[in-house]
Amino acid sequence: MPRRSAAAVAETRAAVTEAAVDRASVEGLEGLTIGRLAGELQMRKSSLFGLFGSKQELQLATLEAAIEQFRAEVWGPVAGRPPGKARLLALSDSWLAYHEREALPGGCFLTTATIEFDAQPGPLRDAVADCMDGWLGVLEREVALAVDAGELPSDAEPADVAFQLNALAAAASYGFQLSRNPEVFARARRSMRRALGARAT
Amino acid sequence: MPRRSAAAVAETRAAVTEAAVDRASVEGLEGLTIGRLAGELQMRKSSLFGLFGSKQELQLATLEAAIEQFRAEVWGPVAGRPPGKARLLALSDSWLAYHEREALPGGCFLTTATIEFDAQPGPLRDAVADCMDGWLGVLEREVALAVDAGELPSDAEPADVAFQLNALAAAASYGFQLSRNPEVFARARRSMRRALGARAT
DNA sequence: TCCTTTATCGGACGATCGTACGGTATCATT
DNA sequence: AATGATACCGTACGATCGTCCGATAAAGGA
Repeated sequence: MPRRSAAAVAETRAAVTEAAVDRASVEGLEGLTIGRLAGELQMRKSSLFGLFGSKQELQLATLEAAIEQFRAEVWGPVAGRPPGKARLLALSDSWLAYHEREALPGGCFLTTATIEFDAQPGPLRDAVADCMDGWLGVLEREVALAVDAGELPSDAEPADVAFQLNALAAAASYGFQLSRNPEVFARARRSMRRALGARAT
Repeated sequence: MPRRSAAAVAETRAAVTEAAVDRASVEGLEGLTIGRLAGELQMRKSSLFGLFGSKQELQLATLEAAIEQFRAEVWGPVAGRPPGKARLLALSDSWLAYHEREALPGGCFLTTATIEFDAQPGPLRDAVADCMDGWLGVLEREVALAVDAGELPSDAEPADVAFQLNALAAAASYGFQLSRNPEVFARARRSMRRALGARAT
């Protein structure tokens, strides 16, 4: 083998996608450049290219890595709690904290990827749509559980609430990135709590 | 002069930015290419370049044109109404209708530009931030008027409601672009009406 | 009618992009 | 110790990018 220990390819790929997630959160998945990314990792362009076979494969792998990080850092801390409204509130806080501490330097990855590919058919768009569908489904099911438990009003449409929570968290992320004013997180927190709280009488 | 009538430069620039707004809503302002844009308009690369002097100037002009179109098509139809909650409801509908009829093929331009440049310092980021600030200010003042008129609860924080409306409209746009499911507009409409309706007791 | 102005064109430049291929050095196995 | 597999490197390619410059041709004023 080369200048690395055994089973290197998987670890090298993981190291690459980890760096790629950070870069792509700033410049987008299309703005990713194999050459610049290689330079950042002290590799050669051809080495990095060989690991994925094409830029598109690198983009797909980067998206997967970003989703995995999101799941670990946002959902992970609240996964152990019992389902229901309390976990939804904790999830909202965990979600906003993830953006406020700037776990990714460029803000919400899935939102960036969505905006980037939503109008351009192809494998990337399909993969992003799957991710978004999955996440909205998670939120919707959690809301439905809270409704069933009587913790949310029965007129709360789970898909609507999921849509609202996602819209507000995303807006908090790009609103903060744009204004650098941390008050947007307080605004988003109040808004998410309101989406989970009082409803029309 | 060349092969056009008098005072051509301003009209040519307008024709270019009009096409550029459409393209950029799909591929982003960074994805814009002088060559492709010129081909689309049956011009030469060097002609189009000469009209703006740099790609950055083209991007700034395109952003300005997009904002102007948004103002005309979204705010325009409701500008004549008396301020207050009724105009906010009409604005919400006008806003969603703008996205639902796909006035721009790639969805909300300002959101796309925000996500694209929010983490990359420079003139584009500054211009986008100004646009977003201005629009949120318009929304906030309109909400404040409705609160003062007693049409919205006094505990409604105008900046919070503005943030919510913008988050929901943007999410409707990219949610539809991604899923092609028009039901997201109904979801967004219910959500925006709720943001403008019942509040915590 | 001539001449200045100016909008557009044709062509070229250096840089950078994704991609491809053959070489090289190391590890694992025998 | 010899051998085969493999992870990485060096280099090069065609394409496309933004940018620049000189030529061209039409319009307006004299």
